[in-house]
Amino acid sequence: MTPPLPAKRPLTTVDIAIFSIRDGRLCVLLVKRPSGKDEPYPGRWALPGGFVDLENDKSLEDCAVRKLREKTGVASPYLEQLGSWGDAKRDPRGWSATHVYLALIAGPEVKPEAGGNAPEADWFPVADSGVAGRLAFDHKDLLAAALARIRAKVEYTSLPVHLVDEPFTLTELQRAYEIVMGRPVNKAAFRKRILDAGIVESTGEFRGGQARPAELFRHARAAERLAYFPRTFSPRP
Amino acid sequence: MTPPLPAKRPLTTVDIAIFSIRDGRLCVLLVKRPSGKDEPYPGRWALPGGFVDLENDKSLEDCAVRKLREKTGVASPYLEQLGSWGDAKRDPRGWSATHVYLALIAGPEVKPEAGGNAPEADWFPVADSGVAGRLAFDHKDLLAAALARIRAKVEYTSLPVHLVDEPFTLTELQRAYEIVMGRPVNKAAFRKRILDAGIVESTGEFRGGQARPAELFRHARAAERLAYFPRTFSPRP
DNA sequence: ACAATAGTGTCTGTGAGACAGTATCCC
DNA sequence: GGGATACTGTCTCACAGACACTATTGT
Repeated sequence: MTPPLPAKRPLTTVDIAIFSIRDGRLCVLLVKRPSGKDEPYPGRWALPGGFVDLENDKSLEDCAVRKLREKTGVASPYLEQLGSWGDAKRDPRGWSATHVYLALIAGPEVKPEAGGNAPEADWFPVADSGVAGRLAFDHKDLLAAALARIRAKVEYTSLPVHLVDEPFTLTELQRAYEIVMGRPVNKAAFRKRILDAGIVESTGEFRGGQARPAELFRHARAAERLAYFPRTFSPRP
Repeated sequence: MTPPLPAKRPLTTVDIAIFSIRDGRLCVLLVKRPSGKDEPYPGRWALPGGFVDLENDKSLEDCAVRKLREKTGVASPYLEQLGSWGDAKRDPRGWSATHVYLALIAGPEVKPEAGGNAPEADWFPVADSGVAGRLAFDHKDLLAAALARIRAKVEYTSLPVHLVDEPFTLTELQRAYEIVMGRPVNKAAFRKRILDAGIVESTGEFRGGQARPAELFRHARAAERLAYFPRTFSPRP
């Protein structure tokens, strides 16, 4: 006897919370929902994402990478899965489940493309647990979860190295930490922490401003994976 | 114009990695795959789980709670989402996505039920990154991820409080930590860490053996959420 | 008294914070 | 020299580990 496969299956999507630092603020990339009739949440801002395409997506992560590249042109960013959300009500079109990824990219190379039939896209600064406007679906919750994740991890990992462009100075990296953490950190302690972890390596070059030039660093091999520090910054809230 | 919903949708399941301590070892609950014709991996052991039932499951978490209660009778265990896995190949029946949950339960109340038409179920001790036999689907990977998660969290959270029955002594709680960590911890440091965190509270009772009676504790309110300690146990491997 | 387990006091080590001090650029 | 930013030395503090010590039971 052949066991029956479920005829009714959830709508299945992948959404991505893509973060970057713009003008000294942590920002998330949002796209505008299409305004066609019967479209849910027409014109609302939402996390980029869409249905999994069983013909072309080999896996959920493939799907996330593809959508990320479409939106930002970035090929290999920091990407981790955040989790999944699924229930009967979150999409008015029916029972739906979304697999949510979190991506970090370094600044300038990305200009959201609104050309062609691509949806309008823009960077929004995040404050507290989200952005100013209302988002489509339950994306407010997804965004809050993504923010909680990176704000937790910044305390004990090297995660912000993926938010700075190479080469970078330690002061720039420290700024990235501070922007994500929302509070200043001690310079001497910060430098020891980062250098001891071996996640950055000197390029040997220096960048001069109108003061003493700062040593330039790049990601070390070890930066591919997050480094876990033996202690968090303190105090933890 | 109405945008088309995808006609092809992934098979969608929920799987749960349920851990408990049996005979001083960390164990995971596995169920035997049915042996019907056309069943994938007939007779293999697998994590308990199954298709999401769009009619009866209001959400993924509801589905996980239901399956957990069916297998163990435990109503409100520690439950957290581990993540989701989805690709074209992991289930021979087609493109499938599974939402994986991790549960911890305290010992004795649970006897896996093999009666009726419920599948055979049993506890398997885990070593290193999994169990001895081969598992169905990609459940070896899911189990390894679940183990990695709890082994990471035991280093800096109060997670093992969910593996001990109330009331418990601090020595019993320490044993639970040691079983999950796979190494001994210092008694004095352990007690300070736990007591300072406020995750346990004294019952005022004592349990006598053939030596000095030990103070009995229960979970404090704060134990509902995990407590995060300011430092990990050291050394981290 | 002795075995056994519960619980504590004290010292050391490590890494973060505070903060002032030195170093090196441009003007 | 002075302003600006980069970098470091030194002290303190908090908390984990080591380990020996005391405490309280049953036999």
